[in-house]
Amino acid sequence: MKIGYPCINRSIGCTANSTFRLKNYSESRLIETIANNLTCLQKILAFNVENELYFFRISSDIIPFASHPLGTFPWATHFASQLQAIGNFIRQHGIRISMHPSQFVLLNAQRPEVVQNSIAELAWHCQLLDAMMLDTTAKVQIHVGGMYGDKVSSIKNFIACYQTLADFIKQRLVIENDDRLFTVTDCLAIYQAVGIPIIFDNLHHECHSDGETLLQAMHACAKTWAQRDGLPMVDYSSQEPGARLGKHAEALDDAHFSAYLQQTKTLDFDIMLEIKNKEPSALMAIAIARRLRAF
DNA sequence: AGTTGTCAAGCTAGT
DNA sequence: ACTAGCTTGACAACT
Repeated sequence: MKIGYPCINRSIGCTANSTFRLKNYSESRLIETIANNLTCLQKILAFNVENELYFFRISSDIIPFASHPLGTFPWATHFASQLQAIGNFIRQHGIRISMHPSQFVLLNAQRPEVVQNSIAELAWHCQLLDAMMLDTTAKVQIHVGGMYGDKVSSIKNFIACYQTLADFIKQRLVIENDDRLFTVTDCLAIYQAVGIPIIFDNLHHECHSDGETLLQAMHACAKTWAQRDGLPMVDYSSQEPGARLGKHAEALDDAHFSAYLQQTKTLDFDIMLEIKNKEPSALMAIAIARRLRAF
């Protein structure tokens, strides 16, 4: 079991997700920004290893405008050696990596250009992980997409689009149950058709499910991960008390997380903590996991 | 130095 | 008709 946090580190004063406004675009600005992001990513990963945080989500802002028509700069070759060095560090320390492209990635969109832009977005995420020479346990996670008033055909459209994807994308792509539209059951239907692994998100499941228990849903998702995909990944969060349903907690809820680990102790998986305050919660989670599990 | 409107991209549900 | 929210606030123009 590896535990980690997404995208942003608040401890070391270095962000791997700097970007800038499109109207200020220049190639030199792009190179400068990517160089800074990669340097900070290295520092964050080093911090994580020191703190036994072996799971990290790399921000989609690490390469600004990567799928924009303007973004023709060959960053993968320009930064090849640095990307390889980061990849070496990741492999050497057994760090698990994920990425989560934004809400604009909709493989089942009705407008063809939205689908094309989505595929281009997935492609660069996978190229980044490829440039780091990471194996297929490094994943790119998305939601199923929009519903467009008809769940059955929106799922069909997802499947049809998935089948057209190049292998270098397919081998990294995973889907996550969301909190309003597509449940674990819906994701499982897609898995049955095309074999795509499912990332289980417990808070989304609490908001929107078809009545399965946490453990039932998690077992079902865990089975969708093949050997080549590595240990199942999950997103974990809890409800922020008093806030809108589905709002991620500001800090880790010890009792909720302990109960979660207890309920799921028949399974092994890597946990991405979607908790707002980042590292403090991640460190707390490690202490709790050490108390409750062989870790 | 501090504040605040805005940022490439889509969709849904709630107001 | 408008907007918050989404994996994550940060940028940049203003006072």
